[in-house]
Amino acid sequence: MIDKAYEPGTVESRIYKEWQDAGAFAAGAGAKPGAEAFSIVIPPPNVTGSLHIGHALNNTIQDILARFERMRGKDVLWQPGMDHAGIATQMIVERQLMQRQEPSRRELGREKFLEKVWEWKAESGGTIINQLKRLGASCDWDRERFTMDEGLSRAVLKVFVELYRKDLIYRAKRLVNWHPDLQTAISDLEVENLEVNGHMWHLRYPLGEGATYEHPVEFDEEGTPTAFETRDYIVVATTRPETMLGDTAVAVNPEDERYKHLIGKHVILPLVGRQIPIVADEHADPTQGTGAVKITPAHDFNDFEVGERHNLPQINVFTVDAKIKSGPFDDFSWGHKGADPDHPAVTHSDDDGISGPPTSELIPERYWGLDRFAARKQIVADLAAMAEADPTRGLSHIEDKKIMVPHDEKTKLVVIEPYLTDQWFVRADVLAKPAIASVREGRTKFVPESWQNTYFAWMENIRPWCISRQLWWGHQIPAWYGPDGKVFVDLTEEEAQAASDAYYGKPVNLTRDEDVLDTWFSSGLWPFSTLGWPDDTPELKKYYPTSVLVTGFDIIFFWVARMMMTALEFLHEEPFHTVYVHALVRDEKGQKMSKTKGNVIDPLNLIDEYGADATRFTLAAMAAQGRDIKLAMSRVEGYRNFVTKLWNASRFLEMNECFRVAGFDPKSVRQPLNQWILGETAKAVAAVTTSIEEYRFNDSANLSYDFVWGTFCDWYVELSKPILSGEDGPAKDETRATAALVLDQILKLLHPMMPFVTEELWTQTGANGPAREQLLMLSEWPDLAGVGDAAAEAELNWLIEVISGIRSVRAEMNVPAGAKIELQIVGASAETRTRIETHQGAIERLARIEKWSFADSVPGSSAQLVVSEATYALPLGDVIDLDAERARLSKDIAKLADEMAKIDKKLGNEQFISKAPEEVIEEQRSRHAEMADRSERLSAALKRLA
RNA sequence: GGGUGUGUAGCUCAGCGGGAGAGCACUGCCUUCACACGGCAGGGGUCACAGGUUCAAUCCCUGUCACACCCA
Repeated sequence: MIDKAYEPGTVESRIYKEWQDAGAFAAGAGAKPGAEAFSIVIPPPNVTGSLHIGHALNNTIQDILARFERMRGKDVLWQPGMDHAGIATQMIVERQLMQRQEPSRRELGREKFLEKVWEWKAESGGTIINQLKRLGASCDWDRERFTMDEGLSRAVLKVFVELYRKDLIYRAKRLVNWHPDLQTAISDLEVENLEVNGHMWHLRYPLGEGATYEHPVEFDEEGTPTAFETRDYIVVATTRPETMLGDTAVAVNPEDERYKHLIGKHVILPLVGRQIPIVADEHADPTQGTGAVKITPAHDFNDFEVGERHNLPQINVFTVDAKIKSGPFDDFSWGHKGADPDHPAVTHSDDDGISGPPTSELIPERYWGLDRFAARKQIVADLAAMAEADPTRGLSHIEDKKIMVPHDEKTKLVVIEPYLTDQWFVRADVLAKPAIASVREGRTKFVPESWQNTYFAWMENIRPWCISRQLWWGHQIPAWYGPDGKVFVDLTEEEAQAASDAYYGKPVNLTRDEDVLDTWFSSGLWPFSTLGWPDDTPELKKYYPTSVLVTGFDIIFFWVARMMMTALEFLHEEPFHTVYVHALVRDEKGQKMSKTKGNVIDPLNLIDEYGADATRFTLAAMAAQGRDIKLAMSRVEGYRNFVTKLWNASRFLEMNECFRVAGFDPKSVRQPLNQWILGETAKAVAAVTTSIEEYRFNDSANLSYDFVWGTFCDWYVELSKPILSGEDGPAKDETRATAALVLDQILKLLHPMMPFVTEELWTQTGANGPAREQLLMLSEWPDLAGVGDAAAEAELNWLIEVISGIRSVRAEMNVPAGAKIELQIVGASAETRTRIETHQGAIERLARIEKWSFADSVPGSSAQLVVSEATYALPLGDVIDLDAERARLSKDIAKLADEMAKIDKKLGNEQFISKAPEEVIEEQRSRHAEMADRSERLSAALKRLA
């Protein structure tokens, strides 16, 4: 017996175990012999992560596809795993060491620390995997991979070494985004520019060589200067006054008349006393501020480029933790090096052969060791003091301004510093070309298509990808340095040593590069490294390229782009045919969910409260393409109710002994009711199949919801009640068998979206009738092509209209819901008479009719309704309110008249008749005819009441 | 500043050239023998605004306004 209530909490864990024990998740489970492969690699969640609603959506969609294709007999692999999240993991473990008052990372040393990280991973890492299981994810868990696994690490080494040998990876001193707390480089994508209330400090830089210029001080209405003053200084504006210590030029626009004659002259850097040139560069915008800008190549990305153009020195004034440098410089770069990416130079201060002024002259000692923000305060104060002493020197004025400041994307608290360091880079622009072509030429498609524009925009302007990180947790870069800094890149230390022995002609001590690779470097290999590459495995043969990548748009840059680039370079084939980009889940108000805002909806809470099926179904129903999802709890509750509805309908069928019959052929049914529901089922199956194939998961959910609740439960089950509770016989047998068969199809249809309750019902309904051969999960996707009957469909649509019509009239006439009334049918055709007789039981029951008859004329005091040719009269005697009835009929007639008038206008339009397609004209004509007919009968009914 | 997208019922959203839809909420009735997490019936919309194309526009085009996101 099916229990009275469905309890997801107990059922879900049991069912999940059954699937696992049956090996139903394994690659190829349930596949037909010689089946086509269908593979998905999971976007690897981070080992430190836990399931948030975005994961829930992402994995629900993947699971729908995996289960759907598995049921269609394909050879399915859903490849799971996690990435090692270099920065996040290292931070967590360091914090843990601190809390436990254990020796710090540096005290432990690299090897011991990494042991600690692995211990942490074993104990606390990967909680998300179990959470995915609670969601019902049908991944092949035996194939779970981790980016730090031996095999995947081998792939990383091979890719690094080969890219290096192809000159697609190089090392160079460049500005990178530097995280001063973590003291590592981070990628452009891990930086978020936030608008903050800042200031523009306007600083006076005195001109050298006794130069002066005329600065406009008064303007006419057109903005043309009318009065000037002679100045022996230039005012530059900056949002970061502390960087002035590293200024190496002032730039003005070459077209700027005010400054043209100063180009090539110099200014004296205040506080420092260095002479720096005035250069002409487009970067200086004459309309912004004074039109003159200070140039600090070592601390600003734009200035870096200006510096390249004018061969300016790059003076780094910060330490790795963003304090002002003290003591002698050891790594400032005087004179630009390595501008030509084809000949990247490793710049070392000791070998660059160009000497600059001694350090002590670069930075006044009073600023040494100051934190960047303290230094800013101090410098501003000193410049202000200078201005007080001499109004033509120092700080001119301060302007409040909203400015964009780079922050670390995770905490949004630390200000990221453009910082000059030696790093490893990938020549992403070269790798991007074939990756762009793949999408342009349609070998990989984005769904929805519009996301390809985002992809192109990014790929076509891609910048060198900084892949080195100053961390310990990750893939250590396979580069070794000789005593003179010569680099040897090889798969192993032995090979590097051999290469260096050959190079130096004698054994030398090599030092390995301490840095590790960006986590995305390894997850960028995911679609093939997880399948065993670089080895030539059977999995790689069978499942590569993968079928579809399911992802949120926020990682198109991070991940999709990188997988495309590496896959094309190393496997010469796109990693996936389709990239399905789903929406971002937001809260009810459309805000991005975040812990700080406290508006996070935890999918695990949803699963606890409403069940995994309701949670998944909600996400599927809301996954309309190209939209954000604003998740409302009321929706989840509604779909929980749907689960209950399905459960209860199944219970009802069981109570009425609707058991499956071996060999029952849906094409053999004779009852119009059964023919009809089978036809409706076939339509629903076809529609749901297409919608999943086209990634329209909201349609899949809504279509099946409508069919199951609105058609099967509301009509089929109700209409079958008179038969099921009637006498035994062929009609009852057929209805029982049909109901059981349709329920089976429903379970299959819903299974990809609601796997647990459907599997449970599959088991429970398996108790009667022929034994189940398979889990629902591994059963065949329904195929009811050719099932259905047009006459039966017309008949049932008629029946539904009659019953609904009577119900409406009853409600509007305020007939008590329980009261049974009489029905007289006037003007019924022979067909209608037959239909009425066939369905009398249903009409009596659903419309609450006590007795009925065919009549020649409508009795007095009747409410009347019209369905096609016949009029249905409900003699309500005293109950009827004649005025109300007249009003009701008049309203219907008026509505029809309105509609007809519109159609008349169309049909009367010659242009419409000559230009509109024939079908459209015909449709309008037939609609008009139907309405006219109906209107006539309603008018007759109204007349009878007069 | 550049780009992308969105403005449809009270709310959340489908639809996107020829009859305005769903879920929730709302109103009325119903303890009808699967289900009150239910049943039946209903109310509610100049489809942001202004032009244009078309026989026909919520849907296509242009502009305006508003909002969101991405990039700088």
